[in-house]
Amino acid sequence: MSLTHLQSFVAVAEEGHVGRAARRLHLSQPPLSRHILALEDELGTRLFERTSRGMRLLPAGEAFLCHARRILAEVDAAVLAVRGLGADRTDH
Amino acid sequence: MSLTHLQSFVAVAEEGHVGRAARRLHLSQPPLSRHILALEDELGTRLFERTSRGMRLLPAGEAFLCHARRILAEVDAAVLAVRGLGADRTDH
DNA sequence: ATGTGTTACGAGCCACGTAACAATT
DNA sequence: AATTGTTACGTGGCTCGTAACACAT
Repeated sequence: MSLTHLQSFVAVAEEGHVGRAARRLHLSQPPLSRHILALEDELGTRLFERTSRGMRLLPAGEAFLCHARRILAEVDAAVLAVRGLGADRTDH
Repeated sequence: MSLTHLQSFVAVAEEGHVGRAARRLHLSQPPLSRHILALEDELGTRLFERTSRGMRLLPAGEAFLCHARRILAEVDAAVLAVRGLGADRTDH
């Protein structure tokens, strides 16, 4: 699992559509589709139902979505927390 | 930034030593050292003080460590949350 | 000289994009 | 036929490990 996979998952979950999510991520469809497949494979669970119109979240996907968002938000928070402590003071 | 980099950072922070952390991660020193350097480069901040005995966390590193641990814990939680919802029930 | 982290460099893997495919409407 | 997601396949880049390095003790 990678942060990229999580970002891909959230984008597809929100768009309900691999094509649109790919445009939003500045990526082509195949890699994005592979991200989702890899994630599902790694988790051992399908996250989306494939319809002829796009992708709809399954219950496992909805559960995972909350966690994925929290993780990505925490990453942003981590970056922000460190910016501003740039000086290499040893702080004793 | 990648989850691998975060795992590497936590290991080095806990061991205070790239060599020991590398053994713990079943990795050789150079890639691990590069993970830390890449992280510092991406964050624009030094996270460790290099001593002749090893690596000691700087204030920015200590701040980042909390976040890194939380992120990794959340990843584990996300995986556990999905395991057990394996059946593709549509749940309405 | 021993032990630390880092840089050079070559090889293998990974992930992208284009193109072709499968399937539904 | 048009629109969806997926698979094939080749190329570029990334990342590993070995070896060589720089520095301190």
